[in-house]
Amino acid sequence: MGRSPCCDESGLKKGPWTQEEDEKLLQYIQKNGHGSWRTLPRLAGLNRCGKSCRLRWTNYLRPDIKRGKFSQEEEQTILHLHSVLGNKWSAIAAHLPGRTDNEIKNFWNTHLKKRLIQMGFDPMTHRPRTDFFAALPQLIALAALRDQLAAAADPAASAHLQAGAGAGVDVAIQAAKFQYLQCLLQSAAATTIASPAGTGAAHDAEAAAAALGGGLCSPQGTHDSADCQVPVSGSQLPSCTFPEAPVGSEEEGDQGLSYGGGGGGADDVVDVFAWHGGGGSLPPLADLSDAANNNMSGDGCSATASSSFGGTAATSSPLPCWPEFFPDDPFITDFL
DNA sequence: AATGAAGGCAACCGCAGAAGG
DNA sequence: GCCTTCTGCGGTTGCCTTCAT
Repeated sequence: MGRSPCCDESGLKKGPWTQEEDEKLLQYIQKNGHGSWRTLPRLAGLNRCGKSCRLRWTNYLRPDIKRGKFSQEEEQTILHLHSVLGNKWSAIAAHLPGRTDNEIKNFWNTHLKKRLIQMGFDPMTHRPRTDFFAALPQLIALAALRDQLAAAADPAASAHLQAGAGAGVDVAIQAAKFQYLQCLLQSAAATTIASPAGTGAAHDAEAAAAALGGGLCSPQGTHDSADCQVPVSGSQLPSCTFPEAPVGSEEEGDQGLSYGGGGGGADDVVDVFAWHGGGGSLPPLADLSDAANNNMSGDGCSATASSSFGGTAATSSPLPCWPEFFPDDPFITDFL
């Protein structure tokens, strides 16, 4: 226990490593192995603490390190694993050969986390954020769009709406509007994450248009797709460029991480996709994307989660509307 | 061209568990 | 069982580069 004293020693160099230091460290480790990190700097002729040497080696000098941009597969793996493991960067790194925990952590903090936030997802829980202010910009934009389209389609109804048909009707309309916005947000988010190249705005609009064409989701949030029939053709829903989720079979076998009931080994770590029906786990992001990819023939609400992770439960579990994600959330129930 | 802001990344800091005496 | 040391990990910082004005 306790802090390592090595970094308390004075006179040791800190900061960026020079090429000369790198070469010394590299040559020493290649020749002798790192052995004790504490004694390594002295033996290697480096004026650094062992900790600094270890970090430099593991994060930069190690020969098996893969450098360069993260592939989409790696991105998806990180998203999946983060939804399962949280900020366990070393555990995540173990599933990404050639990537260091530091690299993954940086990538998460600078890219993925921001993207999730922008899409209205909580980066820690991977769930859609339910706090009103987080979703406010999207809600405003989508509500405005919906009103405009409704007015264009039926000016009389729009006028009636604007005149106000009584507080009760208004509340009901607002509730219905919010309900359908929830569906829109989810389908928009699913579409957006499926194409990280930045066409999210266009997808939002298309998803909105598609949903508007099909009507509202069931206020009860049922699984009955008839409640949410939104015809989404291939042209309406841009094709998703996601590769199949990469964490599947080979890593399951090799590293003992199982994603669902299908694997069934004794060392199953997490039944991630048992989130619906008592499992309590979270619906991982790529599930939403998969829903967008494979099951958007209906809408963003009644789509069936079909994970490519081999979880049989996942393939049979319906993906509910948000109200079913959060049956006890007062913000949701207030609108039901 | 100059300057400030934002993004990206390498490295450091401090905590905690494991191991050994 | 306790203490010390070592190692690993996650969070944070600060520098460098790129972009926008």
